[in-house]
Amino acid sequence: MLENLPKTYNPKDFEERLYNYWNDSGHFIAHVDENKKPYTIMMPPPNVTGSLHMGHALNNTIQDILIRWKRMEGYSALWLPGTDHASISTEARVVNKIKAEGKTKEGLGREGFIEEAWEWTHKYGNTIKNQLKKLGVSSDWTRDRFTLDEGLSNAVEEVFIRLYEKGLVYRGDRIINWCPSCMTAISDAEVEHEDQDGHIWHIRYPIKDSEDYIIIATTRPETMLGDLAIAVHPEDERYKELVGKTAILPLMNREIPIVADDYVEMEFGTGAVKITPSHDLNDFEVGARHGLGQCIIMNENGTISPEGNIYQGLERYEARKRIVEDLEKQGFLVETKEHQNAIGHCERCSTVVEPLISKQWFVKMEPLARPALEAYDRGELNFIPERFGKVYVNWLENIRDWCISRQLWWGHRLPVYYCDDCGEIMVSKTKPHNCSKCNGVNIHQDNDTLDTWFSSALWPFSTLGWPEKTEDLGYFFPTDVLVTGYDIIFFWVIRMVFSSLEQMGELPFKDVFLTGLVRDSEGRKMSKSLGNGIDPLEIIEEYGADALRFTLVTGNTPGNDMRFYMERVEANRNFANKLWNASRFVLMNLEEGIEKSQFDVEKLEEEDRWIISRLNTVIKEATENLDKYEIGLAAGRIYDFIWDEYCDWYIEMVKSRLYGDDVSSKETAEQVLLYVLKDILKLLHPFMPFITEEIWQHLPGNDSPLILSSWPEYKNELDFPDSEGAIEFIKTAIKSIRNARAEMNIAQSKKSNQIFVTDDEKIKSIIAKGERYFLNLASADEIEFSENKEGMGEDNISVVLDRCEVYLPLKELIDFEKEIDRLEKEKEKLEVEIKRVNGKLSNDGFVKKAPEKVVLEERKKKDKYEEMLEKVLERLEGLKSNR
RNA sequence: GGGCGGUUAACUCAGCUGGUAGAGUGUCAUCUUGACGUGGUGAAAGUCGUAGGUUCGAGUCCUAUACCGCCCACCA
Repeated sequence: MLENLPKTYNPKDFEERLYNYWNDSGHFIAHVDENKKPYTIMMPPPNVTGSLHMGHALNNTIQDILIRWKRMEGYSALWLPGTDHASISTEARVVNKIKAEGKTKEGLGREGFIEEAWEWTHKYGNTIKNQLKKLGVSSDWTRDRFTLDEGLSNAVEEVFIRLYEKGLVYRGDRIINWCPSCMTAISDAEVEHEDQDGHIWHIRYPIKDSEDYIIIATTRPETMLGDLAIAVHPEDERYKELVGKTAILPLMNREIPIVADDYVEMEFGTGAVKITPSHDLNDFEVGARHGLGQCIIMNENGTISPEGNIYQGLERYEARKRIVEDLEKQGFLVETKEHQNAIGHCERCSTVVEPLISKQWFVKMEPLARPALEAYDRGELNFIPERFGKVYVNWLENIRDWCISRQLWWGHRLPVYYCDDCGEIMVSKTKPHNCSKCNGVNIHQDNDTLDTWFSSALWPFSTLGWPEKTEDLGYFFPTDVLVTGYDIIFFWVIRMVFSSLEQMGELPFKDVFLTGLVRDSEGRKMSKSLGNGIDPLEIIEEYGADALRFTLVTGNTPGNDMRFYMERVEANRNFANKLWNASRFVLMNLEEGIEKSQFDVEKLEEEDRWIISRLNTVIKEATENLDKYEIGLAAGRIYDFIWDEYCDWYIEMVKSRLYGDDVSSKETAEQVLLYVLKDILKLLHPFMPFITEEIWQHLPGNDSPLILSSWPEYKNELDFPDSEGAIEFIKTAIKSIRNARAEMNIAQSKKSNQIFVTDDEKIKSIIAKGERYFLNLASADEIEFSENKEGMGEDNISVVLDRCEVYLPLKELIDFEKEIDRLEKEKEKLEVEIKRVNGKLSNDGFVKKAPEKVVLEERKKKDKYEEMLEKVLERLEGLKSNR
């Protein structure tokens, strides 16, 4: 009955079954329960049409570990999942899809297109959710949300209107980043700067009614078509006389003023700058200061507008080429230099972004950023790792207004209406019947949609029903921790913080856990274009979700990028296999019937107390590390305990009792094996949920049908320091004996007597009680004791231990030259240690200033090493004189 | 131009508040012992980037510096 685990660990046999069981039985559903403390995590919503990549796998594994752990600790733990409509990216996909069918956006019209987009969303929207389930995420699917849900859309409109009414959302003509490919405005955060080799051109602008001229420098010569001035620094002696005069714009023959403005850097270029107010942020500001007006020379698709005269219709780079040629032909080009420059690209499609003036909607950032900075300064917001706090502060301190309108159709349409008669702007959730100003009835809604991040910014509370005062909102908000990649601090983290402070009056979360990037084995970013991405699902298919999860959270540190190695997945799969087989071993040896894990403390033997005491420590350390978000360290502690202490030592030590005749001892061993195994499974469960649950369900006498029920507790009364000391001594002795035998090439099967020479009663008793350990684990035939080493002879191997020496009579097998070499090595090691300890102890400063405890320890070490060295030397002497 | 991270065993990385350097993988040797060869046992392998400093004591703190990488930034 008990031995019913299959012989080999095969995760495919049970992962899916267990997930469905958990999910169907409602264990992931969080309940508002005033008797419990809430613990809340909002899942960063992946793109609704996306599919799972390693980044998702990493941060969802971390969230799952935290939420499972807290659930086991007794919290009412909510992990709310959902997806994001991802306006710009989804729209682009849908456009491609209909294009393949020979259709266009314009052809379909707004409503038709949105219908297509919903269809697409419904078709692909479940893909990533199903993939997350394979990973084992224990999120509450009954609370699944989508950013375009009715409720969330309502929250978006509510926030927009509130901000508008407070004057924090406004409409204006400003320089924005325009993507000529996506054909929409994008925010500063969506522009990626990349240094590129380019040119800087020096161009001569003639001065009107004069032979004189002024030379300017530019990296974007095509924008000269829109030049409305030349600016120089007011203090620049070179140009003082020219200020106030008029220059003639080459190619266009437009008269433009020469103005003085201290924005100009005298040292850069020629010290004279062409001013194109409609196509450059700085120029826009200079233009405003000098009343220059606007001249837009580029269309939305990146071609030259009618304002560009004979260059009209040319693509922007073609125009640049033609303009430079023409300038050269007409003698205006002074020189062309190589120049490196940071060029802005669209984060979505990598097209070079064009700064241009446009009428857009903005969020006024300064009043929102201030509270966000103050909250951080008060220490209410923690970043893990801390260093990302600086990134947060730096961004907020230099923030500019946020352009939130997008010329897209897929998303939240602005709740803004215009009166066609008087132009009045009305902001409202529903279309007004009459103009609030002129009472006219010709009213139309703004065509733009909002930046996707405007809705994601509300995620921590919009998902809980805000602006309604729901029970969920009252109980689960604010959330506890946000787990996400450091690459979206600007896009998302900061925007959630200020949105929540503004709307809810408090932070959306206390802690922000930032993960690094998962890179390929050569350290490259995984990307579609490189084709170096590793599909988490393939890993799960081959090695199981548990191995993948463990790989992602061990061996690296929060916020650092990691390389993904198949070898590590394999190693972790092997670990799972190890646990699987250890569990099989336990089950095979359990006798049926009684409740086995309740041991009687009085009946515990040395190794039982040792493993229980060690388990106690591991529980404490693992919990402490989880508390500090040191997930990798916690996992490492548990791994080491399972493999090194439970499997390699405890199980081996206990075997003789299981196969022996002492029924009581056997029963205690079984109880402890099971007791420790159960806690091991619980400790490991958040990390490896599937295998632990599967094994759990095969164990007898469980207090709960599911392992998710409780987290092991540290128990003071189960600390046994004396037993730990005794077993540590035994382990060291066994290792030393094994080592000596292996160095002498003595087969494990070749047994010998082991004669322990010691006059230390305590050590003697430890060894005597541990006889069976030496018989089973150190190839001893029989152990004997001797008060002194008289009569030991020089034909034995001798292993020197602390306060003890062991002789292994293996006469005919010993190569004494080899034994001398081995002891020489031993001697050198000891001498190095003694030298080090002596160095410390003879240092006056150390003895006086170091803590007493440390000094005492060093003294003990000194005595120990000296004693051991003495024995080694005696042996060496004896061996050498005998040869 | 600012800011940040990395530099520790052949490879990939841990090493939290300073007190004799650890793991996984790989390598070598060995073992069909009644859970596991996806295993057991043992071994070899590190001047902790460099130079200073603080300290009785530094991989760990401070200051420089080199190399690699990342982020931010309106010098046209």
